[in-house]
Amino acid sequence: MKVLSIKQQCIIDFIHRFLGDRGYPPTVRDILSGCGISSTSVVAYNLAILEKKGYLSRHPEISRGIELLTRTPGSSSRVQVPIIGQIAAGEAIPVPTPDTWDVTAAADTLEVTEDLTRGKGGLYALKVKGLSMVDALINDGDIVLMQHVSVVENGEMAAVWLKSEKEATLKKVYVEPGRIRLQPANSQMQPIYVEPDNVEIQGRVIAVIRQVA
Amino acid sequence: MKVLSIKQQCIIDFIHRFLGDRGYPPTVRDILSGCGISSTSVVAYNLAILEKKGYLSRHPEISRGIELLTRTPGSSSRVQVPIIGQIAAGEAIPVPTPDTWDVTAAADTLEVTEDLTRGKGGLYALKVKGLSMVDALINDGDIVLMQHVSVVENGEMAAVWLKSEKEATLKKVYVEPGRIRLQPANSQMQPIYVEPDNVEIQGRVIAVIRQVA
DNA sequence: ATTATATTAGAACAACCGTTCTTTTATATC
DNA sequence: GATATAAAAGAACGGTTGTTCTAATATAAT
Repeated sequence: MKVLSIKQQCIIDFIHRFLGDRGYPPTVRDILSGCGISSTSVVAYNLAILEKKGYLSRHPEISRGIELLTRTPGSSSRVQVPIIGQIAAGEAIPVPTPDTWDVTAAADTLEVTEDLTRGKGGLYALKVKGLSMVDALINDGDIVLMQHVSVVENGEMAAVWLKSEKEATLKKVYVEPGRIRLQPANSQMQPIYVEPDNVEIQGRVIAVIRQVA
Repeated sequence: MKVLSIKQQCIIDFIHRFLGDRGYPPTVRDILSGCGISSTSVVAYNLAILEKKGYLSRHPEISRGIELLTRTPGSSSRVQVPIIGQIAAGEAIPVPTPDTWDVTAAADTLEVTEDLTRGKGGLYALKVKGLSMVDALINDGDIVLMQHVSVVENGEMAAVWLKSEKEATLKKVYVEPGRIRLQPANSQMQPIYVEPDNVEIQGRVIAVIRQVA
C-alpha cells in the first residue's frame, strides 16, 4: 500500500500532461479514456486514494476540481541576481554599490530559484575569468553566486582579497591563532597561511553554477 | 475598442487569481459572481471579446475550458527536474525510466529556471557522490543537470560509462579515428584514450550546480 | 476452502455549466 | 430626436460531469 499502483501512476502522469497541454484539469471521464479505465467509479476510487496520499487535492462537486500538489509546497519564487562583473586573479572584486545593485541597471542578470538562495539577501553574481580558481574547482566561465558579507564563519567558502598580493581568490576561511588559514576546496591541495591584516572578506559563496552545453 | 473595459480587466484578473488559488479555471458562473456580473450571457459576451483580442483561449462546450494565454511569470519559465539518483565511480548511472521520470513521483526535485535549461527536454539531475570527478572540476555533493541523449557532438561534456572498467565518469568526448578521446575539463590534465566499443554515452551535461552555503 | 479486503463494473441521478435566444438598456454618431 | 451599434438581462435547453449505489471480481491471508 506504500507505492502507487500502475494505474495511479498513470493517472498522475495523465493529469500532468493534460494540464500542461490544455491549461485546465481533466474530468473524471477524461482520465477514464486517457488511462484506459473502464468505469468512472474506478477513477473516483483511485482519485480518492491519490488524495489521501497527498498527490493531489480534490474539490467536491466541482467539475475538473482536481489540483495537483507539487512535492515542494510553498513553491519557491524566483530571484533576479545581478551579475555585476568578473572575478579574476590580480583584479579587485567589484563590490556591489547601490548603482550596480539595481537589477534593471545591471548589464546581465541571473535568474535563480529560491531553493538555491534559501531566502538570503544581498546577493550578486560574478563571472569567473581565467583558471586562477581551479584549485577551488571553479572553471573559466563559471558563475559564482555571492552574498555580500564582511564576516564569515569558520570553514565557509569566501571571496578574499589579499592586499599585499593584490589577488582575489575563493577559499575556505579558517581563523586560527595569529593567522588565517585559506583552504582550497580541493582537499588534495595544501592550505595557505596569511596574516589577518592582509585579508579582506568580500563576500561568501552561496553557489557555483557552470553552464556546459 | 482598443483597450479593455473595466469589466474585461476584472475578468482577466479574476481568472488569474482563481487559477492561482484553486488550481483550475473558473466556470462562467464563477466569473459572474466573482466580478459582480448579473448574467451568464454577459460573461460569455465578454469572454468572446477577450478571446478575439488574444488574452485567453476558450475550448467550446468544455466546462472550465478557459486557458489564459498571457504567460504568467514564474510559471512558464520554471522547470521541475527530478533528481533521480547519484553518480559515483564504480556504479552505473541510473538511467531515467518512465517511472522515475514523473516529477511528482521523484524522491527529490530541483527547480531551475529556463535560462539554464534553454528549453531543452529530457532533463534529469544527478547528485555526485565522492571525489572521482575532481578532474572535471566537479566536487562531492555537486548536482549535475543532465539531458538524456545517446549521441553527443565532438567536444561536448558527457556522462560516459566505461564498460570494462565499470566506471562512470564525466568527460569531454572527442571521436577520433579508431578511438575515442576523453578529455578532462581541467585542461592541465592529460586525456584518456579508449576503444569505441568500451564506451556508452549516458547523457550530456547541461550544467553543474554547487551549493556551498 | 473460507474469509476479509481491495479493486472493478455498470448504471443512474442530480446538479453543473456552456450555449443561445429574445428582449432591454446604454452609448455613440449624425 | 433618430438610428445604429454595443452591452446587458433573463431564461431556458441540453449535454456534461461528479457522485453514489449495488453487484461482481480479484487478491491475499489464514
